[in-house]
Amino acid sequence: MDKPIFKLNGRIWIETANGKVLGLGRVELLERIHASGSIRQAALQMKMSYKQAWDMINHMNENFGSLLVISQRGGKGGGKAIITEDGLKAIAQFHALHKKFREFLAGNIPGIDL
Amino acid sequence: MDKPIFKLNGRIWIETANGKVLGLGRVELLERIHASGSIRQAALQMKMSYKQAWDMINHMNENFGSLLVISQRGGKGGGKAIITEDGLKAIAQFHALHKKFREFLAGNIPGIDL
DNA sequence: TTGCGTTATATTTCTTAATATATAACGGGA
DNA sequence: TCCCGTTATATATTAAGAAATATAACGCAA
Repeated sequence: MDKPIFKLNGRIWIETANGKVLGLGRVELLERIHASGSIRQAALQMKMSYKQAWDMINHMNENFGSLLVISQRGGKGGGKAIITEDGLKAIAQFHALHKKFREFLAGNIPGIDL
Repeated sequence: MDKPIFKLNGRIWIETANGKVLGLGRVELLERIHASGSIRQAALQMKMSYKQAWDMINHMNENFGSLLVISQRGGKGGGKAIITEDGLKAIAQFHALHKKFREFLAGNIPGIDL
């Protein structure tokens, strides 16, 4: 029962009527796809299953109002995935929001004075 | 693929090295215990199991640095639970934090201009 | 001393979510 | 034409979490 160190933490995300479309995990996934050109490689890097990654991407593409990821199968290397211009913009805007949020968290350290 | 309405949403909580100790759900639980004098009644109202409620309370009491809930079994009515002064302070301080957070969310509407 | 309603705790069952496995489709390149 | 690695999708298995159930402890009141 000694005095613990308190920390304010949290999560933010962007949602539509159909639920979450963009959060920290999804943004990281998009970035890794952008870097590798592959959904599979991005999923492996993040230790998530291909299905989980694909479901996220599919949900984003269906609910964002425009495609963030375009993928194709077959061809050189077996297939590939690219992030669209809209996808890159979405990544940048979420980063800006998240930076503000981190500042909010850091600027509101809970002062539990008991 | 028509243009959806975007909304920024999120959650915040207070944590220690041992994990979350106070969030919106836990605060509501404390308030309902305070109003009813009963863990069981509070749990019923929130449609959670008694065990779930008790585990939360126990974790809070063990990790907050002081007791937030004091309970006793037996006696008139079968038993009872009360919120300590420290508990009431914690509730008030979380509410203040959460109000700021709601303002943050409302003031940062995502402008996804694609 | 018995019953009552609650707190406290353990155990079991059920449901959901995550994970793994399998397979088809694809198109370039050998 | 067949192989390769990937995308895309379905199905099955496993793990985790939630929910239900059971039981003991408790102190007051009848």
